[in-house]
Amino acid sequence: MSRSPSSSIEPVLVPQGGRAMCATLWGAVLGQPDLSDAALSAVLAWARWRHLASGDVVFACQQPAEQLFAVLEGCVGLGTLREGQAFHLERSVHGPGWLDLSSAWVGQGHVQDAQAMGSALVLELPLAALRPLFLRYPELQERLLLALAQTVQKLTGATHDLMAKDAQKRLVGWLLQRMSAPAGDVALRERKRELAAQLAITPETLSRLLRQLMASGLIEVQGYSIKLLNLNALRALA
Amino acid sequence: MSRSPSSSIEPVLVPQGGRAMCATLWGAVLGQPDLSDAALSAVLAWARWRHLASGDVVFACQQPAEQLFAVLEGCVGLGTLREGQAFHLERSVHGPGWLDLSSAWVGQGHVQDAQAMGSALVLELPLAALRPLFLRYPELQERLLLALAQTVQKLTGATHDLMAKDAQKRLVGWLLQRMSAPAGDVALRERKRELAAQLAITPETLSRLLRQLMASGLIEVQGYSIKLLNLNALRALA
DNA sequence: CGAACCCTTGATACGCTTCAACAAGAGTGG
DNA sequence: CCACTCTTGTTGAAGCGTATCAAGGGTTCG
Repeated sequence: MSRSPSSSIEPVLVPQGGRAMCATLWGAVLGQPDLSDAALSAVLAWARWRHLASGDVVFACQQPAEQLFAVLEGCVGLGTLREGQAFHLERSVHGPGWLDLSSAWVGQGHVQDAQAMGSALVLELPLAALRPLFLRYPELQERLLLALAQTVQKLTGATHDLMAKDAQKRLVGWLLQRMSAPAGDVALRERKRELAAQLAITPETLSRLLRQLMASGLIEVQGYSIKLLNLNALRALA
Repeated sequence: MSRSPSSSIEPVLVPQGGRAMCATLWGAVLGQPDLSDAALSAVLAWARWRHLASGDVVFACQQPAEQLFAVLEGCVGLGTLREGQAFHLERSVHGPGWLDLSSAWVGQGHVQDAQAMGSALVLELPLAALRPLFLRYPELQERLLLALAQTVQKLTGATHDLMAKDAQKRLVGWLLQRMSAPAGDVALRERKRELAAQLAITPETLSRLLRQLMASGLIEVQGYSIKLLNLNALRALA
């Protein structure tokens, strides 16, 4: 049986080129077009990167937030860490991408816990050190604004989905969004329980929904790879 | 029977002092401490304000977004406008406060519809005109960053509530947050259907929940004013 | 081999929505 | 002034969607 998700749980590639490679990844976080080398290296001078093993805590709820967090590589989950029980996942960030841009600005501590799902490379950026740079490199601040705005849009979409769509519509929407070529193949990069968590349903319900869609001939499920057979019908569902 | 919400539906106070009064409200949107007069008036030079009657559309979904929107006075609802049916409310913004900061930055059109709930005074700020100002007044950009970050935190909280709490917990949480003095009085400023929409439940369910809490002796409901009788028990519920 | 994990399947329970009916103002026009 | 309608909130009965609990199969690994 195919086990695609495990590949993202393998030992992370340690950046061989050191700073060079990190800079490349880091550029991906800040978006296109690439920032000037001067701005990039000025920011990198203050950056600190941490290598995390599976399960490591990146930051904890209510802990004072003074840094911007980005995931360079691997995957980090946002949610609630409950002692004695499993981590309750709410959202996950795959590198490269921002993990938490907002908490440091508000300055009132983190609102969620963050835990590495598998090995990950995380970058921390002290906001206090960054502020002076904004005057010299205004593009930098604009990138952060854009990233925050995108986060707002994504969250708005998420709340809308939760309020207006049922589980099936959310699942189909997720599949369509993640579909690669027009062919319509989806290779799951995560465990099904994590997918379920992102859709705010239980693993049991996810299993039933997939079976149901398969019975309707709309998709074909084989382990961690899903084929979308009838795109039009799926779009009509979502 | 007390009808508090209607007061927010009365004809809005037209700013008598014109620009002066608008500037004061506008300052409230940008937060404390007040920006320099120079920065404020530079921004205001580009601002356009619109007086809206109840039901007027501020912007529509997918419509290209090139401006920042703020509510100076009154209340504007965000949600989905469906032809033939009633507006589906998801979130509402009471002035003074930002209505939509994110869409213009992303530059891909609005994600929701916005409709005035009662008379309102809305301010539009073309992003293109604003950009040059950022170089001269970096504080301005920082205010926007902060506002965006706060929006992210609020939305994160909202999605968390939707995913983890049932309707009763959301309602009790809402009541506690909106409670004024330690006394524990809540005067509803909105119709109960709008409150229900914000909590992502139906009006029927809201009615039943209020009755249920009243039967438990935790609250006392009289029309649009609610007394919280047992704060500790309520906090334990949420 | 046994242990641990992930996914699946079934039975049941609960929360919330939907639909329908009704009461209580508020506004309107005869 | 009263009948009429419109809106808002309330209540009840029925039904859907999803969670919960329990059990079993497949895979991986020591």
